[in-house]
Order: sequence, then C-alpha cells, then structure tokens
Amino acid sequence: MISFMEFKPTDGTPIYQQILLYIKRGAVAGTIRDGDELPSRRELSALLGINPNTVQKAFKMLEDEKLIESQTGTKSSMTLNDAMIRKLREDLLKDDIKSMTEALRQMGITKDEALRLIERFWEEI
Amino acid sequence: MISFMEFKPTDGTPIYQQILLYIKRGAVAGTIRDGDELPSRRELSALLGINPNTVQKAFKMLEDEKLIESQTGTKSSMTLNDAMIRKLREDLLKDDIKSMTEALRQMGITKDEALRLIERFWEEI
Amino acid sequence: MISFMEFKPTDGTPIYQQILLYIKRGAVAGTIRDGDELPSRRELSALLGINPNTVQKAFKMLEDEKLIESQTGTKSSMTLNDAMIRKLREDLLKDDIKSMTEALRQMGITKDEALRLIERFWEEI
Amino acid sequence: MISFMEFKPTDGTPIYQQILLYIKRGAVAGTIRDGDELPSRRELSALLGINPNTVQKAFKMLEDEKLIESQTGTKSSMTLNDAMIRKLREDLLKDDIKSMTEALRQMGITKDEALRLIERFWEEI
DNA sequence: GTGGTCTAGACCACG
DNA sequence: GTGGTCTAGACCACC
Repeated sequence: MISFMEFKPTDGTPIYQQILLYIKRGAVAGTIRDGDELPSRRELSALLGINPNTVQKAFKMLEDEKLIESQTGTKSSMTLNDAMIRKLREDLLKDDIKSMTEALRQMGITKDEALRLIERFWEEI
Repeated sequence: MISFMEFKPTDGTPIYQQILLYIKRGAVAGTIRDGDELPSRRELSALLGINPNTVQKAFKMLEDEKLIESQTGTKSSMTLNDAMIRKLREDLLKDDIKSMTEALRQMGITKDEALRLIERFWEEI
Repeated sequence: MISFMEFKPTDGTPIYQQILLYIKRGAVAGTIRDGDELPSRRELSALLGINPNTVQKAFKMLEDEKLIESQTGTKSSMTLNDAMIRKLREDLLKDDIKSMTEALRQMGITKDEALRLIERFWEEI
Repeated sequence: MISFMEFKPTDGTPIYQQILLYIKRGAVAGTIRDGDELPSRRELSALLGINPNTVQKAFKMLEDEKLIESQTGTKSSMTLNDAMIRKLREDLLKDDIKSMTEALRQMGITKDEALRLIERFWEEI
C-alpha cells in the first residue's frame, strides 16, 4: 500500500495535481512500484483531509494516463513498466530543472553561482 | 523603457504573476533599474496578447509593494533601492531553488546527481 | 433566506453598491436579521440578471465589513449585533438626507417647501 | 457671467455630470438665467482644477439638451424659457426626493420620522 | 495617449 | 450545489 505524505494547501497549485505529482515522483524514485495498491478514495480523502471529489479527479487523471488500473470493488493499483518510468523521469526532471534554470538566468545568476547556491540549499532544507 | 519578452500562456501560472516575476527578476538582474519607465497597460497587453486588466492587476500589486509608482497620464516607473533589491533576490532565489530541490529529492535524486543534471541543462537550454 | 427585489440597472450607481445598500437598509429596517441566510452568488445573480462576479464583489465587501460570514460549501449568513445596526442606521440616514437637502438647497427650495414636497411624494410613490 | 462653486472629487459621480447638475439646479433656483454667459472651456477648467476635456464633455451635453448655445469665437450662453425651467424643476425634484424617500422607506422609516429627521438635518448642515 | 473601475464569463477547490 | 480566482471588455476621468 502506497503511503502518502501531507500536502500544503498554501502551495497554490491544484491539489489534484499535487497528488498526480506525488505518485509520479514516487514512481521515478522507486518507492512506488508496479502492482502497488493505492488507498481507496475514501481513505485517501480522510488521510489528506481533502474532499473525496478531489481525490476522484486525481484518480481519473491517473487512469487516463494509464498509470493506475481501477476495478469496481477492488482497490486501484499501479501499472508501471520501465519505459513509462524512464519517460516520467525525463519529463519531470526536465520541467523542474528547466523552470528553475530559466528563473535563475533571468535574475542574472551564472552557472557557477547557481551550482553553489543549490549545493548550499540542498543541505539547509 | 523596459522591454518585455513574450510569455508562454501554457505555463499554468497566472499571467499577472508571470509579469510580476519578470519585473522582479529583471530588478534582481540589474536589467531593470530605478527610474526606468514601464510600458503602459495598453502597450504591454497588446504586446503580450492579453487583456489590459491583467496587466493592471500586476501593476497594482507592484505598486502595493512600492516597487513602481503610478500616476494618471504618465507612464509608471520603477522605484527601487538597494535594500529592496537585496530582499527580492533573497526571496526569489529561495523560492525557486527550494521548489526544485524538493521535487528532485522526491524523485530520489542525490545532490551530486542534481548538480550534474543542472550543469547539463544549463548549457542545453 | 433573504428575499431580494429587482433592481433598476439604469440607476447609474454601481450594481454591487445597490446590493450592499439593499442589505444594509434591510438590516436597519429589521427585515434582515442576524443569522439570516443569503442567497448564493449564483441564485442572486440569476435573480437579478447580472454576473455572479458582481454579487461576489458585493458579498466580499460585506464580509470585509464583518456584516456577513462566508464559508465554502455553505450559504453565507448575516452576522449583526445592535451596535452595528445602530451605526449603519446613522451612517445611511445621514448620507441619504444630506445629499437630498444639498440638492434642494441648490435649487433654492426652502425648508418648508421641502417638507411639503416630501410629504406629497411620500404618499404618491 | 455664471459663477461656479467648487466640486468634491470624492463624490463618486462623474465630474461632467456634476457640472450639468450645477447648471440645471441654478436654472431652477433662478440664479442662472436666460442669456447668462458661461466661462470659456479654458477658464472653467482652470477655475475648477479639472481637465478641459471634461468641461468640453459637459458643454456638449448641455448643448444637446438645448440648455446652452455655443458659437465659435464667442462665449456660450444659456437658452432658457419658462417651460424648460418648469420641466427641469419637476424632473430634478422628483429624482432627488424619490431616491431619498425610497431609501428611507427601505430602512423602515415612517413619514413622520422622515419629516422630523429632515427638519433636523436641514438646520445642521 | 494615460491609469482606474465596473461588469462579465470561465475555471478551480470544496461540501 | 457552495465560495473564490483569473482573465476579459467597456467605460470613466485625466494628460
């Protein structure tokens, strides 16, 4: 069973997207694997303190992307293979790093400064 | 007069925030300086292909943060000093790097991998 | 549930202010009481033939003045006490009467004429 | 030459409408008479501390209502007759009193209360 | 031309 | 269904 961490509602990004990201990142990290069971809608909404409809929406999108399989009466489970994980990894990494590097470049930060800053922040947080 | 580049409206983040960030990052980079004139609401909205009201919202927030000064009949202009720029730099850097490092950690990336990836992406883009 | 009458949009005064005044005057008259439920944004906007956002603006201002309480998923309700009602009564009466008396004085109407005119109009309307 | 009083820009109603009302009310009061000359656009805008375009707009509307006559090179002058003044008086009085009586009735004020209140305010202001 | 305000429609998260 | 936010278009006063 996949274990979920809490969400910060102050994030600004829609909750259902945070759920999607959490699962995708877990798949990339290897903490979420093919065949793993997800909590039921009710369980997850109670666990995260959010509305069941919001969970439902996230599950629907995961189904649409073929990342989970849902059957009435049973819990949903992950359907992952190596190709999907590779693609997820590439896409997510690219998005995250690209948006940060663009931000830093716009602020006039050089590559070396950036690497130093990231090294410092990596320890701090 | 500050020159604007185009935005990608597909970004998902609100347009008015992209405008805010563009100006703040320019101030940090030093490409936007104290006294610089901003385009008018109409000019900028035409340039970006958006509604003047969206620009108005961004400018109103910049005015509330005392980063620009507005006056009817005149173009708005930047009101920056060193302390404000330092604070902007610190806040923006922290936000950008923090969100990326968190994402990468969730994907199980180590610090050294992260630094290598960033170095590679920095050249590519 | 508070019941609304129709508005004349030809009035010239902003619609959201007419909504504000309608509720404040009802509170002064005692026809709108503490705890009373307000219609939802959609209901009221449909009833008045206006955009939900215009209602939203009026309700937001009422909330800022602590005259109503809003919560997602529930209808808003009035939060009135005697002190607030007394203050509302005083403020509204002063505004309404002051603007009329000034207008009449500018037209050279004497106090006695004014009283006669008002007495006549009061019956007519 | 008609003498103008100052305007309160905080009124909320458009300035050009305030100018219209000032002249109409003066005509009803008899302080502004047929043939009276108005200040020029430039004079009036300087006197009231407002923009010439705003004055121009008010003059245009007065012309459209046949209340003034403008000729290039000469000052505008009032064109009033008894019928027009009677109509103005009736319309303005009705508007002012009607809006106030409606407001007071919405607040649950009785006619006698209203008359007392108006008598009191008339002296105060 | 300038900045500012009012109204409108679509979308989001939530009950 | 509920409240809240983002974007959009029209209008106003002013230079």
